[in-house]
Amino acid sequence: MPERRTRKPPYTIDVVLLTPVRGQLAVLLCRVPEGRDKWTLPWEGPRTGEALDAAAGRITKSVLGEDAVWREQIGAFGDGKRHPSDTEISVGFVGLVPMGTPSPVGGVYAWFPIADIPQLAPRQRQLLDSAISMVRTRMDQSPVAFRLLPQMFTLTELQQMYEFLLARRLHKASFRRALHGAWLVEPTDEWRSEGRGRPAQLYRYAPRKRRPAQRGIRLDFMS
Amino acid sequence: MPERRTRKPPYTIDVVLLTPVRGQLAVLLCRVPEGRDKWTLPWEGPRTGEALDAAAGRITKSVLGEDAVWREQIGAFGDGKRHPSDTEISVGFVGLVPMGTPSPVGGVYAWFPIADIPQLAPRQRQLLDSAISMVRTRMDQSPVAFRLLPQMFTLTELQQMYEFLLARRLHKASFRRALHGAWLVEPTDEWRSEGRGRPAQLYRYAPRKRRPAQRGIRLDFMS
DNA sequence: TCAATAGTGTCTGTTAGACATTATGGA
DNA sequence: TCCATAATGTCTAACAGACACTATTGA
Repeated sequence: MPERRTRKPPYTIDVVLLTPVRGQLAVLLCRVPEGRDKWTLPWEGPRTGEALDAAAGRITKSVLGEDAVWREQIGAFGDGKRHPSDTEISVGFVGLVPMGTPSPVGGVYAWFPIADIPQLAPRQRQLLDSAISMVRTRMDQSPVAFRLLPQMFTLTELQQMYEFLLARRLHKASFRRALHGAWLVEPTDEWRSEGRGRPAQLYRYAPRKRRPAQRGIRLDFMS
Repeated sequence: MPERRTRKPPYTIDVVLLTPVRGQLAVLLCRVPEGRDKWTLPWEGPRTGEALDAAAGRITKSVLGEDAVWREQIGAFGDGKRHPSDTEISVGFVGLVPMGTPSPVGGVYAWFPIADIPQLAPRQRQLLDSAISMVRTRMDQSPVAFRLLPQMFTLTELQQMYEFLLARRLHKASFRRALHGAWLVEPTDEWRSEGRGRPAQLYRYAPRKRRPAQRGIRLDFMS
């Protein structure tokens, strides 16, 4: 996928694909053909007339076989940092892939848990950090946690995803109360038994229209 | 500022400078030399080795004489939309300028209220819309409203700025309670009398360290 | 004096978190 | 039976919004 073209593109589109793997966020990296154990984010140059977002979708399809279920632009990165393309800037996108999506075979691609990322070009490292930070901060404006789960999930799984992304424990009753009030999920008539306790009902993401919440102002900054 | 270079740059840096003018947000536009009544956002090509953010600061200084008090990257824009530079993409920045900053003289630059923007290149129009949207959504993570006010301001002015940016009325006592709890301002010993009523005390932005608020999760999305 | 604005105290309904309890399966 | 997990009801402290009140100036 980082197919080298003969001419250097004016910029690149780099895609950070994230999925949960064993209770951790993982990012899809691609083995650099020349390097022995060097890895890179999926990236390509633009095609003429193609929108940036469409290019990110195309790159995702070319590495995963299907598009991400959620995608957002992170921004432009450059600042003199190195990048495999040798371009001055790269436009970063973050895409979410549901848990359980099979890895592409062949050994060229692999999911790396974000706690254990191999060395990357500095610009891609910065891009990856921004992607993870964006996913964390967009959680309350976008259905990020839902998009990382399969179509049907238990409320405990959803809460664990929130707890993992927010890196803090949540209160079960409060979480479910908020979820109920937000009209974001609907129960299915399936249940899943996992080990000992009572089976959990499976839910699906099904947001319903509601008037935007009139909350008080938030002053959550320190500088 | 849009000084035409002989060679087309690989991309441009476009800056959306915003300031309040008569209770409205206004954006700084630059008259296009050739066109009779055509306007453009300040933009330039990159210089080698210069960080993107630094370039935005340089452009701001070159048009205003001083840098913005707050700046953030909006992202990369292209998608086949027209731009005066004829480049494929532009990296947008939004910068805030305190109320009362004098306009640059000469008639080349002018502040336009956002409700009354002249025709712009489509890419710049999209960039401007994103900038305004970003300022509105970043209000509770960044001291946006404070940066649009002069160094010293009354609490009523601050509340009016919030009300204007959020486009809704706020409760005076609640607003001040939240402000007090956030340790973001400190009173000065100056007062300002404005017309009839009791004079208002002037405050300055002086954020103090505090433990990050442990709020409940927010599910403020509908899709 | 009145009018207008600044600033604050109190009350109340809402909500997040703590805690307890019931429900329902497997071992 | 006991144990583990799901799911939910109740209590309480914190908080946002409503309202009223005092304070201080100009007209």
